[in-house]
Amino acid sequence: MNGDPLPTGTGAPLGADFFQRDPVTCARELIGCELLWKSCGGIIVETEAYSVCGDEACHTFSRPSSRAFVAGHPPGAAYVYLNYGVHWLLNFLVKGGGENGFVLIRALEPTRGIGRMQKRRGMKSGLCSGPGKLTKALGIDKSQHGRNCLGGASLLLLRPANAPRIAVGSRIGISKATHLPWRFVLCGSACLSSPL
DNA sequence: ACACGGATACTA
DNA sequence: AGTATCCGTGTC
Repeated sequence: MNGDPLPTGTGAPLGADFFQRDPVTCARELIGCELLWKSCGGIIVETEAYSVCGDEACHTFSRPSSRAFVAGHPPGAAYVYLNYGVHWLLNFLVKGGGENGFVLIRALEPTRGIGRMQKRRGMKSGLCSGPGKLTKALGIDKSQHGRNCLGGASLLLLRPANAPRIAVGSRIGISKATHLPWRFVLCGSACLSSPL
């Protein structure tokens, strides 16, 4: 259909059960997975965990609408919101395991639909090296908020074939609960939003 | 270094 | 209504 080669070395699709654990485990294990969205996508190289349990940086801490979202949607639902009035940010709902929360997808290494992503971004490189960049590259916006796409035709998450090397650090760009080591990156990736 | 931009949740 | 805050990016 498109001219892009199939990605090599990708494993089985994730199911909803993947997100029925806790946000930190999910954020770590999403590193190395391939995110495909309407025939564009890439390898997830950077994530952050947010927990409804005592995490002041999580939207549920200060937003009733976010708490309602957690109550009203299944695990794996896309939580998409506008940040700084400019950028859509993509999270996945984690629910029904040890702790509820979200995983923020912060960066991808592009693998598929690169030409289309370049056109949406208006540039050739750095297509997905940031949470706002990757949603623009993929064409994700408010219209996807609340949709549970896991297993659907348009959104697919594939496990890595080989265990990736993962590094851990503090979350970026937040003013509260900055000490928590809940940022995960793929070691050696050139596509991070900022170095670890 | 700085401007850009809008949804959400407060105060009244 | 008005104000404060916010998980960023591109260009200055």
